[in-house]
Formats: sequence, C-alpha cells, structure tokens
Amino acid sequence: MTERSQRLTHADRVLRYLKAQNRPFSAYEILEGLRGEGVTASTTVYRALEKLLGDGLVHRIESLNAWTICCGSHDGKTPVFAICDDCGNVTEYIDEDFTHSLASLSERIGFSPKHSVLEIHGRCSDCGLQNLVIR
Amino acid sequence: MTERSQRLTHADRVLRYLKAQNRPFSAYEILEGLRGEGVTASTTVYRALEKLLGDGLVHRIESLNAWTICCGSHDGKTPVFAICDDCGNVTEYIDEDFTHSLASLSERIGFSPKHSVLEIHGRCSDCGLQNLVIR
DNA sequence: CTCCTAAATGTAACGTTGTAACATTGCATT
DNA sequence: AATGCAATGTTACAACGTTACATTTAGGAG
Repeated sequence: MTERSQRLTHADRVLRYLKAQNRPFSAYEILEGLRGEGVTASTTVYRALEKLLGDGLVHRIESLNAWTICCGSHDGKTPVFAICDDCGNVTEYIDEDFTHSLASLSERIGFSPKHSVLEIHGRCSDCGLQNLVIR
Repeated sequence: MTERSQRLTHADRVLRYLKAQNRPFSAYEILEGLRGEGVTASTTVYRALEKLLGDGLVHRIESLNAWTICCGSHDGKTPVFAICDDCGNVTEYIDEDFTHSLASLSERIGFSPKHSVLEIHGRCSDCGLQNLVIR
C-alpha cells in the first residue's frame, strides 16, 4: 500500500455514482454509467451493491427494482420512501409514527421484524404545484 | 352460454388457485400449477393477475415478486403484510396506526399517496415458538 | 339466423433483473 | 518467493415481466 490510503474499488465507484444522482438507478443503469471506468459485467455491480447494502450505504427500493444512496445513518430505524411517480424523485424519511406503528403491530401479533419495506407511491409537492400552474 | 351463469376464465382459475394456497406464489409457479387446466403461457397468467389486481382480489408482494389472495375488502386503506422468512407464511393486516402514519407523513411533506407498499419481514410467532421447543 | 364487435386467449420473441460457478489478478504479509 | 485473501473477470443461466400480433369465442344488433 502506497501513500494513498485506500485502493479505489468498484464499490467505491458505484457509491460515488449513486451519490451523483437524484433518483434511484437500476443495477444495469449503473453498469452502463460505469462502463467508462472499467465496470464490464452485471455481476460486478451486484457485488458492489451487496457490499454497500451491508455497510448501510445504499438502499434497495423494492417496488422499483432500483438502488439509491442512503440519506445518512438511522440507528436501526426503518426508512420510509416517498416515491413520486411523475418526476421519479425519491425522498427518504425516518418517521417516528411509522417506527411506532411497526413496533406496535409486531408486538401485538407476536412477530419479530428483521427488515421492513415502507414505500409510498404518489405525487410529490413539486409535481402537484406544476399541475396547478400548467393547466 | 349454457345454464351456467358465467364462463370460467383463466382469471377465475388463478383466483381459485391462489385461494387454495397459504402463501404467495410467483406468476411462474401459478403457471405450473395451472398447466393441467389449459394455462400454457406466462402472458396468460400476467393478464389474469392484472385483472384480479384491478378488481382488488389479489395483492402483489413487491419484496417477494409474488402474488397472494386479498383477505377481503379494506375500504381504501393500505394493507400491511407480515412475511415470515422462516415458514413463508404471509399475513395481511389493516392497521389503524399504519393508516394514520401514512396519512400524517404524507400531509406533512405535501405528498399525495396513490399506492403504498408496507411489508414487514421477520419471524412469525409460530416459528419463534418452534425455535424455543426444538433447541 | 347471420354478421359484427369486444373480450379472452394463444404464440413467439424479447427485455430486464438477478445469480451461480469457476478462473484470474493484485496486493499484503510472512 | 510462497501464501492467502479480497476483488474482479467471464460465461452462462435462472427468474420475472412485457410486447406484438394472430386467433378464437361469446353475445348482441340487425
């Protein structure tokens, strides 16, 4: 290892790429975007995403089959994603109400939650406004 | 049309098939299960599922790429699915807390929700008990 | 009854998403 | 140099879903 502290891996490239976007990308979109940087196979992208997911640096949006950057740390709490079906924007929230609902329902039914998927599809405020202005 | 009031369509067969199961099935599993009844192509299954989804008779579980029967009517409210990763059982709930959380967060962020995905993965009470007994 | 239309179905091909299996490379440690 | 491990390459395949177009069937209008 030289003075450069870390070697740049494909996982680093995938993370940097996702950070530069403002919406989730499919694994194959990421592959296309990184071909110029030596990423040549879907396997590589999926391995990178698996690692980043384990490190809590990205999330998978189940209802889009797509991947997005994690907004930061959230301390074991499950993120909620608001997905605008008009503009494609996805925003991540850590919401006290949802956190409580999840714990409460689980306890009532005797269920031990490990990982949850909370995704709201609809229209974001920007697109709602656009609709008013344009029509 | 004979004295039987309705013709039996593939959508009817898919619905009946899903009703007979106690877990979600993938479209291709449904196809295999219905080959004996004249269903021969995935297209047919997807067309049936699309119709049943529109009629509110089945749900799609996004995190499993699978389809399951709807527990009944739920009046515009979003169902929550508890998915046991051990035994595969999936149970549908209409939960007041989740309903409120969804409405509350949406209002706070100015989002108009159209369709939401609420799926909890973990271990159900039965499997938790089994674990105690067996070990 | 015949003709017409709409819904249901068949068929084939293709597109997208994800995984398996195994070989190779690069780098750090000993 | 020998070793070991993580990262990467390569190929093939499995699983999930859609498109396009042809054909059949049921039921109503004339």
